Amino acid sequence: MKEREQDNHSDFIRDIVKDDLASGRSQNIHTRFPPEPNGYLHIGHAKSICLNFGVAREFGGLCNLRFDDTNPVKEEDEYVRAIREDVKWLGFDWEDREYYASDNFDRLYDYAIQLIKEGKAYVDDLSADEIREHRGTLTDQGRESPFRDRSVAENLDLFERMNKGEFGDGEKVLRARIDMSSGNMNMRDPVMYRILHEDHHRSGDKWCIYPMYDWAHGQCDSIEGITHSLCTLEFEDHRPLYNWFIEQLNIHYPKQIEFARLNMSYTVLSKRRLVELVDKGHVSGWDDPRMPTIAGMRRRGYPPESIRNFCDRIGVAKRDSMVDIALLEFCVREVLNKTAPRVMAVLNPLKVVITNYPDGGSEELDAINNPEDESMGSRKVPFSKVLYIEKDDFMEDPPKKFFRLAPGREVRLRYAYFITCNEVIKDPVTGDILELHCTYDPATRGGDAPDGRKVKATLHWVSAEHSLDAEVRAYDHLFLKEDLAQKRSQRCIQSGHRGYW
RNA sequence: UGGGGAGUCGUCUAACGGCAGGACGGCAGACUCUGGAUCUGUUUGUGGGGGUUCGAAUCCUCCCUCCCCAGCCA
Repeated sequence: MKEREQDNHSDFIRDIVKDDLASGRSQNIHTRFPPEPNGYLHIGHAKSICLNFGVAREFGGLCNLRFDDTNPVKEEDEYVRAIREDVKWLGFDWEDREYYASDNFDRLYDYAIQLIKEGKAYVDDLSADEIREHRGTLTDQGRESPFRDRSVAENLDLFERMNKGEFGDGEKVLRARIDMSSGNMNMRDPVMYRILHEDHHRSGDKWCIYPMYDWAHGQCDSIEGITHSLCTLEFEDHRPLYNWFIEQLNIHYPKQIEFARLNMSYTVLSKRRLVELVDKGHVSGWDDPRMPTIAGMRRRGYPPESIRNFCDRIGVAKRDSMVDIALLEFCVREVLNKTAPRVMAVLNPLKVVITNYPDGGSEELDAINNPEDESMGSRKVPFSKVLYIEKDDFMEDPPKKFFRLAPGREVRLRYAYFITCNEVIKDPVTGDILELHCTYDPATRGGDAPDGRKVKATLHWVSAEHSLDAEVRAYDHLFLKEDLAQKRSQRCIQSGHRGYW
């Protein structure tokens, strides 16, 4: 691995892991990356992937890929496939450890029965609205449901019948019996199971009750033998609930550690809002090159190594942050500068006629494929009497700091010759510059003058007759606004590109 | 005004009672077969008040600010 990717990270999570190993609290390290298959992975997920797989690798442990597929109405197999591909492309390998929360539906059902039998869970007939109303507010404690003290036998019977499909969606739920007066909302008798007569992408029509994420997640971690459950900050106050379940069930305890999710300037990283961009047709799809998705960045040509480097550089901490997208772009350029073969292309052409070059003549010149990597060799580029240069590389009346081509000035055509501009041909009506007439110095072939004279600038160019048409897609940031982290939905999409929006 | 978290250059992140450092961005200069490259330099920071200490970003205390939580979403 490259120097940047050496295992020399340090952050508060790795410190904890190190301590746990040193103290004997953990004998081994086992992490997991647990996406819900309801959308494509984005750069924020890349941070989590690099963290989870990175920590496992650095401490000689393992990292699982687990799909948290507890909500059949949102999840699709297409997303499972996309997520697999993206994690693999990023350079990580979960080997045979691909798991699904749905693998554990039977086990979770048994766990639920266990809690019911111990009087720690009950079936509630309250409607969703009533439950919300009973839950109380941030400052006022909740009220207990009138169904909270049903007998174990009745709860067992009702829960079984929920599972058999005797009730409609929303008619009943199974709730944990914890504490309606807790200051922590998550402890106010959270819902464990809801009724959903819906086919699941894996279990099909086997179930019509589905576990809530909060009921499934911790137990899945436990079942997989996860030692350190790394997740984002918003789950901090779910931790007491997860721990409560684990303690009641008396099963393996995974230590949850929360870190700050990634925010980046000029883009959005919430799945909800990315879905919106896709669904409303603001972008061509999840892999639109302007999307901050892994698939989008792959299509845009970002090397996976650059994304890993980026994740290393931003670090891992608990404070909310907004990373400058310029850092990502720097990481991309850094890798591409070393690895990308170069060719010359003119985006906005200005015709140049070399008046002292033979009519119909042409020749081939040597061009280096990558100035930063000699081993990439060289190629031949055709040169002839009529060329195109970039419009921006010429100014009829140049300001002081402009060193490129201007009337009477000599510059280098890269890998070719020194040329001097003698005449500017304009449209007599509009005054637009149509073409430049230049002369070349045959002695400067290859780009160096034998008399040692220097030029201030070097220009890229193509031979008109040999040049190829190309479709060039120049992308800018998706959003005009720098900070989109606030909850308020923004409508600041970059406009004016090909009429897409 | 309940509960849970967090405050260090513009941004991200180190420093774990002992010289506040690095990266990105910005700016300036140099250099170059491109001025979107490279190199060099540079600016700027411990939220505030008290306290402990020879010494505090770090420990104590009070305050301020910001983030998360009232889905049968994850």
